[in-house]
Amino acid sequence: MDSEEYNIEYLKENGFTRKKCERCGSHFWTRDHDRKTCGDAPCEFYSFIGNPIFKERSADEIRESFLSFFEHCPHKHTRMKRYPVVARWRDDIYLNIASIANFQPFVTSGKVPPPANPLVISQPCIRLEDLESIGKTGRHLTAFEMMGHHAFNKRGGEEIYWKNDTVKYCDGFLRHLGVDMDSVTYKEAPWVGGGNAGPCLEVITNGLELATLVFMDLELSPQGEISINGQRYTKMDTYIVDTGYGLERFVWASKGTPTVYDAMFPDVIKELVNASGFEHPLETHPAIIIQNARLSGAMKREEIANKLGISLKNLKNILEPIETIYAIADHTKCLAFMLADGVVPSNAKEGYLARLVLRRVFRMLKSMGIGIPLEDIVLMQIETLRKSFPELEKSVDRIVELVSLEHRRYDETLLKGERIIRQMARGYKRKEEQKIPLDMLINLYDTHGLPPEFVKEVVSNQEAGVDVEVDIPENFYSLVASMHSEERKGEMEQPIVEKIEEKTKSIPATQKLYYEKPSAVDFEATVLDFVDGSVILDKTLFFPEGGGQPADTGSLTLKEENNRTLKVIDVQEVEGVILHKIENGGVSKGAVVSGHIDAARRIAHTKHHSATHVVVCAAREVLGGHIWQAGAQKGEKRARIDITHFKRISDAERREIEMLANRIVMEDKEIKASFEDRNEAEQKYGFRIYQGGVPPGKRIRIVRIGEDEDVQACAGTHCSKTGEIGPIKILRTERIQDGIERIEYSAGEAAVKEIQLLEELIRKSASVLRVPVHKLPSAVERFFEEWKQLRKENERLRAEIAEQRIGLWKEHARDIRGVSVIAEVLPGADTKEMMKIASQLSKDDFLTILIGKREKHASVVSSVPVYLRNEVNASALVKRVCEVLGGSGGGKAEIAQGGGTKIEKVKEAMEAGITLVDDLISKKVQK
RNA sequence: GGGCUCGUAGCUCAGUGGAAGAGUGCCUCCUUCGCGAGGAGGAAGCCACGGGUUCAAAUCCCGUCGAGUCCA
Repeated sequence: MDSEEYNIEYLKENGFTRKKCERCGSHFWTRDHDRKTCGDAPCEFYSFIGNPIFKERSADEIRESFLSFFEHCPHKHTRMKRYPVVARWRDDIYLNIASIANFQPFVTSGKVPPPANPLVISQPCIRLEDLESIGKTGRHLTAFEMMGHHAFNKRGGEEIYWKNDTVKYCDGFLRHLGVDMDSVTYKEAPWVGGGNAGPCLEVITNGLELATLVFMDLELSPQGEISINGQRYTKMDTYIVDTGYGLERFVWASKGTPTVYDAMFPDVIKELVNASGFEHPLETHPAIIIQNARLSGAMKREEIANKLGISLKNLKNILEPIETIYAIADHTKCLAFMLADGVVPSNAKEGYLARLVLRRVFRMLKSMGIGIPLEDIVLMQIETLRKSFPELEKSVDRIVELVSLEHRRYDETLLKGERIIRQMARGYKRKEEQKIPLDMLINLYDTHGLPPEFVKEVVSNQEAGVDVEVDIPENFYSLVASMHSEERKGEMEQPIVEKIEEKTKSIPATQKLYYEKPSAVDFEATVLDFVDGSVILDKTLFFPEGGGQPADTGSLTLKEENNRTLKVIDVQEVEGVILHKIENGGVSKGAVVSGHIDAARRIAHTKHHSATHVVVCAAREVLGGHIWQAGAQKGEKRARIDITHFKRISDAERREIEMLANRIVMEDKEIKASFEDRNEAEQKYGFRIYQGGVPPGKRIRIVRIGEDEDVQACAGTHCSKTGEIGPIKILRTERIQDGIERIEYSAGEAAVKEIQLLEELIRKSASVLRVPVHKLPSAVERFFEEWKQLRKENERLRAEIAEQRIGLWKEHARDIRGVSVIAEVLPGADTKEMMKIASQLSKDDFLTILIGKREKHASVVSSVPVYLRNEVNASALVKRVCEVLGGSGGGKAEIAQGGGTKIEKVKEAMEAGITLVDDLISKKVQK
């Protein structure tokens, strides 16, 4: 990146000089003429530990001084409320990872104006990339607050402010806190993230990076002229001040504690230390802890141990317990935010991330012998956060339920896992293998969720009675991850809408009559263009596919061409231009068409769409505030909606949702749809409006039911009152994934038809059984019981008959060279029955060949008495017989079975069998 | 969104194409003053469901339903 980018007046005018770091070679700006390094770890130690940089402040104090500093500075930033930690408005990330993420992609790209400009915010963020190193490094957090002030500038427009003021404010804020300004360095470091990039200054003092000042003005572009890290970028139409001040870092710097955790969570850590029975090493080994903390940013653990003159093992023993406690303290704060903001633990998407963190903490609590329930620790975190984030308290009940439910599930998984591991270990012991192979460990983790540490614990447990070794490679979890990333290779798909987009760019947006006249079915319009089999009109009633609502169908009639009619089979919207795909034929520009939409289809879609909003509303009422739409599909006959929920929906809950939904219908509430300013709508209604995804654009269509019982951003067609929906019938609920339930329902006439269908099924069933409808359940149960009884009785009788027939067959025995052979055809007999007879007869020293002859198939059973087992193989004998029957067979040497389809050859087959027996026995006689 | 695993007696699970099994629990009897324990016998299965392949499927293939788990 060009050094000219960092040619900032403020720095030059305030006694800064640009230097090159002796250790890492990066360029930095400093007031200190003697400074030789950039000041960042690892080029410098954490010199602030035990030696705070400025007056001690709490997190609340730091946050407030930051927000008010920028509120009252010359540019008068607007203070914004925090956004959720779940990035519902984005489809590329699950969690909110930075304050700028709130404004991506529409604000940063310039498509939507910022909610305020400039603005200041303290945004709780979650990053789980460094999960493994949390607690160990002393500075990594999964949940942190990024304080940021942002200015959104547009090229050619009025500039709010850019680099100069950004640096000036940063310098001013640090001075305001009381930082020794000679110790501050601004390090040049190009920034890249989320498809954007730009020059950046890292703000560092005493080895600690406190803030990053990003000047975002580049975006990813294959033909871009600027290259960073092998990717090509080009200048954007906007240029944005994106700053990130680490709230926790400031608190830490103000306290000078060994780790950021000690600064942020002193009370929680104290509780955990007490419960674990350990002592905080700051009490037992203060010198080692402080030295280690100072060096940890700059050196590896081996080097530190070396420098402190103790063994690595010793150092680890001192540090590891407290590191685990640090991690628990961090993770529980992360969970407090995730769960309060509505994440439902699950096995997919953001829910999986919540479960990942939950299970880590369960493991850590267990390993430390801490008996405090996890939900209590999360509640402790909420207690300290409630002053600044009162909204967290609303979720306390649900969090307690969720966490204890997750705990129970995890215990079950482990209990089940223990059995699996023991069985497997016994298997290896039997095979006299010394070790459980790595691929088995990976399999246990991947398939059953059993971490290798747990496998080791179970296997090494004396009680298990096994002594197989378990070797866990250091990079185990990355091995698992890389295994999965390989699976993903090759699945690249590039949609080819770009070509159409290119052509539609010059065409004005289609006027959307379906919003203006929701109940109209006929319209007149002029053809603007005809592209790839699609007609583009100046205005249309045809609703394009979107938001889970299918496109309208219908026809376009050309009056000027003898009423030639084009059938519209699909409708899509590309950047405001609506494309009517027609079945065949073409149309010329300027032609006037009269359009007609399939009214019944549209009405059914409209009812189902409004019903969807009603059902979500009812589900949220019944199941709780964490209910979030995770997908939806509307049709003519039925619709479905996927919602986030942590349990299966019970029958009672399903009925309650259905009743409530129908009540909303009967109350005949108004459904209002109107375009509103996006930022205003977000502030007024919250992010709850983005149930069905995030629409682009400055103005978004908001659909509200009644007194705002339900408010959603939605582009679909809707009834004007809930009464128009008609009855809503829930058909079924299904579990799509853990944590996501699907509800299927019908609305309007479709619902009545579904009810009739169900009724018909019940009536028919009842009439088959000749019972009144209300006795159906008991009748079915009785019939099923009787059927089972009779089946058993039948089996028993067959066995009895077989038993009795044995005597009869014995009389039919023929003698082949001294061997008693029973070769009989039994009409109608089944294999099972014949097996019983054969096995009994062979015990009495008879050789049997039985053929059961049925309509289209003959089955063969043969048994050989023990004394003949060396001469005659029942399996071979059956094979020979079945060969003739056009089939095959097999089994054990003493008794075997088979069959064939050529029933006319039964006699022939039997003779073949007898001949074979004769042959085999004669050989014996010759011996 | 993608991958892997599982569904067999009330429960925990064996069973890799050839007669549905074990342990535990349950019932009856014996032993005991009674309990625990022991002995003998017995009942208990739509092998999740629907298709397919095969002479033959709990077992192999496809689909559905249900459960678990990992990754993005």
